[in-house]
Amino acid sequence: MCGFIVAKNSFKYLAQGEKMNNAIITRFPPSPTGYLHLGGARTALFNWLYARHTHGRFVLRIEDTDVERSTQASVDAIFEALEWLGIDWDEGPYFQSKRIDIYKGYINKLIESGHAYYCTCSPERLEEMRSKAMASGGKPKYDGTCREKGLRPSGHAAVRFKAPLSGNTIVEDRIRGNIVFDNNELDDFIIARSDGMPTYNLAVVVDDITMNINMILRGDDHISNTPKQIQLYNAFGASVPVFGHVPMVLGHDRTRLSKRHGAMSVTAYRDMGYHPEAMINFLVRLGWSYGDQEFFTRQELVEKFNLEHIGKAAGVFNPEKLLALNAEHIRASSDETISVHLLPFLKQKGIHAEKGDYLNAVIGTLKQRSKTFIEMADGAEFYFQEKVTLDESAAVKFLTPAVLEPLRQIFQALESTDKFDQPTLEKIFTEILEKTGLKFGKIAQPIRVALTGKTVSPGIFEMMETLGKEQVIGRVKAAIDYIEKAS
RNA sequence: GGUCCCAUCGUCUAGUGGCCUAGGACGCUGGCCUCUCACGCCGGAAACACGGGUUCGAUCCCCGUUGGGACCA
Repeated sequence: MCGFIVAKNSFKYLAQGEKMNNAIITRFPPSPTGYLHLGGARTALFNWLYARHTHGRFVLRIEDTDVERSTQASVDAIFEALEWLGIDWDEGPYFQSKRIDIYKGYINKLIESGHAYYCTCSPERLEEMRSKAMASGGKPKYDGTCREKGLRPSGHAAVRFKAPLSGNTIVEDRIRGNIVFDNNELDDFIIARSDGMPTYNLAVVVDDITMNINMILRGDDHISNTPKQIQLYNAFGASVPVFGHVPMVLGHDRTRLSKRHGAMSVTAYRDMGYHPEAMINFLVRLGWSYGDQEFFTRQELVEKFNLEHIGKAAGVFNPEKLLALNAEHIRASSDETISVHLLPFLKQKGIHAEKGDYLNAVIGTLKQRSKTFIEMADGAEFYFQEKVTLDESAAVKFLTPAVLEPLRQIFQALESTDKFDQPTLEKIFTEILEKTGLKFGKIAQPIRVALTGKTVSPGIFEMMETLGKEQVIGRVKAAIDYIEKAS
């Protein structure tokens, strides 16, 4: 009985699925004119998360029709950034430059159906018209000279969209509600230049129609393009996708993010030792919220992301918060995961470490105190040196004759123990301290300097256990020799 | 200039008419813990842009002002 009902329901669901009416299809359409910056990455992330959240599809499309500014290097940089962030796509990448014929076909459809017309107005005349309109306080829009002429195609004619002259075009925005545009404000915009190349709005709409995109999340700098695009959808008889315009990411001075705000490219943060999980957590929380929760894993983001909690106000990029979040993600990651990210930075420092128990133990002692992987690599350096590089002032301050005797006793005790784990080591130290009447505080820094060469490091005992007996007694001996030689 | 969007601590934000003496996070700051540095814990300063309405009651709804932003030139 029960099984029957379930079967019936799943059948119903499948039937809808076959028509593809209920699968959300989102997209990310970057222009390859530079690296992927933080704002773009966030847009990509929102679309990716929404697709994953709804078990829909995510399409990648490269908008490279601007041949002057598009480069292969930028395309590669975008792929690299997306890969680092863990944003994968189900379809594409499509390249607009390879779809020109498709756009031309759709332009012809509009001409044939009477929704577009050829226009031979000269740029000079248009410019004159524009400045005249501006001077008299009017709107600089096309006056419709060629609208009803029924011009035939010719070598130098542009194509204009025959836009509705009255009424409203309403953008039903999932984030902002309805935005109403008076069709009077819009004009017969160009959809094909005189050389036959499609314009931005035409290409985007044709792509989104042919790729079955039904959900468009993009920056709110696109709001004013939207009514034009909706009119195109209507002219093509295509169903209009759901729009959601997300607020922009601003620099500290509340202006559009640019070079002078510091590092903006996503991969720059990778190179500065940031954790991709922290990056996506940060980017998503900039403009989206889930109550008071600040920390999210990728999995949680996929589960919890929704459109309801996307804010409307533009947000300022706050590098300090990203740093704090990075530290938190490092702390929350497994030693194995961290090792994958840390290895390149160790290599950069000339340290030839490899994955395994030793590296994991090293990371274990460092992850509470590292805000970035670079910091961690710096902090890990002493673990991989055969001989400690003594920091001059540290040595002078802490490796003094006063600690020579205690160090000798410690050396002997360490040499004669077989077990080298933290509890054993602590016990050894307690006994020596009791015997000598020394406070641990007096001997801790000298030991630290002996083991690492520096005054800042992980805890004494965890370091000792990680380094192992041989390394530890070697380093303590070296410190004793140093003091003897200096005095 | 026109059109459109936006407005809670310095920053990211919670809040959808009474639960607000406005909550959390970063940052700042006082303290605790402590072998250094961190982590952690306890505490503090810090905001509803302004003016009108609507309502018994507005951070929350409406209008305007101001201020920011985007797009079109």
